[in-house]
Amino acid sequence: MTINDIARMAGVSKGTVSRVINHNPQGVSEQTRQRILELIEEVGYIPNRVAGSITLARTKTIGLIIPDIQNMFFPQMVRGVEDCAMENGYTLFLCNSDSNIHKEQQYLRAFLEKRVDGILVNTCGELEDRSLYRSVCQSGIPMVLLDRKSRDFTDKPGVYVDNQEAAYSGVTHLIDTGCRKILFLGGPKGVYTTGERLKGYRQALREAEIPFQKEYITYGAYSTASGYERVRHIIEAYPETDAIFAGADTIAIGVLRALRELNIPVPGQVSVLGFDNIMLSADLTPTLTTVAQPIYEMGYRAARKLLALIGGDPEGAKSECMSTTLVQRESTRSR
Amino acid sequence: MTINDIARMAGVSKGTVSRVINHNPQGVSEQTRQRILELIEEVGYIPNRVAGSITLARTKTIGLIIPDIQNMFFPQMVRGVEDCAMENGYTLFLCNSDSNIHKEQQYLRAFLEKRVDGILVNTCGELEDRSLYRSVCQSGIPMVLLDRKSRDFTDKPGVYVDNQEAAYSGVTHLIDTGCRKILFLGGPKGVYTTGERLKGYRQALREAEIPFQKEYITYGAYSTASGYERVRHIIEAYPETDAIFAGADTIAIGVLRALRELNIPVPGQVSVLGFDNIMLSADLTPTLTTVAQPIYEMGYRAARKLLALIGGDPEGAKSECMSTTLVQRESTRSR
DNA sequence: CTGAAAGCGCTAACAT
DNA sequence: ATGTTAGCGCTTTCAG
Repeated sequence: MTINDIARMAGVSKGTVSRVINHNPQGVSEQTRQRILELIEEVGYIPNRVAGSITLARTKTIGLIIPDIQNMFFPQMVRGVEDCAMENGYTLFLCNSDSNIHKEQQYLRAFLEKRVDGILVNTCGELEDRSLYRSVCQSGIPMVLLDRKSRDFTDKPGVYVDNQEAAYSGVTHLIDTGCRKILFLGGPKGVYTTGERLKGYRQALREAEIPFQKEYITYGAYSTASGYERVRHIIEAYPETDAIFAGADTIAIGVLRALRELNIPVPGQVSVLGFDNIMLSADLTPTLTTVAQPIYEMGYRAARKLLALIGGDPEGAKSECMSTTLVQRESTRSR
Repeated sequence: MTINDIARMAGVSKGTVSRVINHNPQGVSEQTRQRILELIEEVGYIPNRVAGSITLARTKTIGLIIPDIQNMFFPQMVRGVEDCAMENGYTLFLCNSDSNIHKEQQYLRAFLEKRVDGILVNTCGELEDRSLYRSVCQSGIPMVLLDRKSRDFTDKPGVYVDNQEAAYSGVTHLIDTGCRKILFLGGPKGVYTTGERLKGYRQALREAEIPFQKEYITYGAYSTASGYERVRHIIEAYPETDAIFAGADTIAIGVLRALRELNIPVPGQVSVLGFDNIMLSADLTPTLTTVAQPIYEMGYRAARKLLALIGGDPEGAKSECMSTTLVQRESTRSR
């Protein structure tokens, strides 16, 4: 069933049918419009948008690449993206890169081939294949970075938070409540956010004149298991620890569990500070003090920026920095 | 940059170029193939798959509709779907319906118009618009149901677990460990899984000759907040409660939090049983006893079934029932 | 092994 | 207000 069939059945030309299925306001009388609409309804014709896309040169589709939807940080962000996309008639391709550069490139390539109208990426780091990088740029497909800056796409706008400042405020809270021996359980080494958060940690120590000890720093996946495993080793090595700054709430969940199993009271003996404020952080035992990012909003804003870019609005080309807040709960002492 | 440009630059016909970009094994000499490949690489040509899709009548795209990716049950399932899709060269459209029939229909329609090769849906219930239902069927696009049966698409295959049997085994465990006054905090009324789990609950009570009390049953969203709020009211009304069967782990998280705030020891005074075994359930305090569903695997298998259907394999038309297991942890007493 | 040509279903001028 | 027609970029016979 094609537009030709409808045209023939309705006794009009396909141009007319095209006008009505595209809700083209003028160019067709109300009467014929109704007649065609009824016919379409009756025979169950569904326009083929992929055929239309080739002439229109737009697919009403956007692509999103994230490391892993199973990481509790991402669902909210993805939802923000999807809501904005759908409100504007776009459908969303979702891809999980596992922070693997090869997968990321493979998906990027698929997006280019499928002619998405825009690309959103929470990048894993740097691209290896320069030709793909060039292709993305020369394709002219708008792209906005989400949450993490890219060493390759330095010219692309993005939506971020000030990770250093955010970490600084969190660690300062730890210090203000009497902590001195603060472990940093970071995310993966080399990842943008990890580095920025470490800078904030160091800045807070420096200002409080607490010596920086590199043994207190570890790197690992942004996962519960990674937090859990690291705590067990590290606490044994540094029993003087009085606080742990987890580079993400997912890591903090593992930290809390490990501490509970070790019978170490939180925050009695060690305070625990998270980062992100995922929905779950208020349901943990103890509830988690954390540096809140506007996760859903970041996704939504990034999508909105992308749509602006697609629509040719120069506003879309600017990066945006959203603000964070410290959410104090039970896992750290109060002043 | 189109296939014509490449053909011209290479001094061959576009048919030849088409053969090489489609990795068509035969029909072109190794020599020209190499030459064209190099040229493509050099100029950065990216084939336009949407143009190809119109003649091929396939888009290498599948659509997935779920209620809400922010519900912690779904990320794992989506990941299972995505992994299978990507392994087979398919890209995934993700849509969140909020269990809203109108959104579900809107997305279904978008899938039809965009000519996805297959549809996967965790449906919210029944379709209202029969014409859309007819369209889905007459479009011939394969569809498989995931986790929840549909009252409309009764003829479509699906991947499920035996929810009744699963709930039965969980509640029986509660009874075996001495519980008698068991609350059921179900999911939304009318949703397929909720109904089946309630049947299992009743069956377990019946076999143990424990009278069924309808006051012990409540319905609500599959969310932490819903669990949290319901417990506070209901425990006050029925202080004799010695166990709570939450219709989902997400609900159980709220239950655990509420109980903790009320200083009710778990499982000392009340046992808590969840359903799903989301990743987090092992990290809760106390760790959650729950009926485990193979969440990732269900997504993966559903996608595989869909691809079988797309490939014309009649095996794909059969529904599949996966097995559940009871995972005993700290939130219930041991025998 | 390669070229030529006829579509695929639709949109967008341009006529009428 | 409607019809006509020339593509869009690619695949696929069918020849050569």
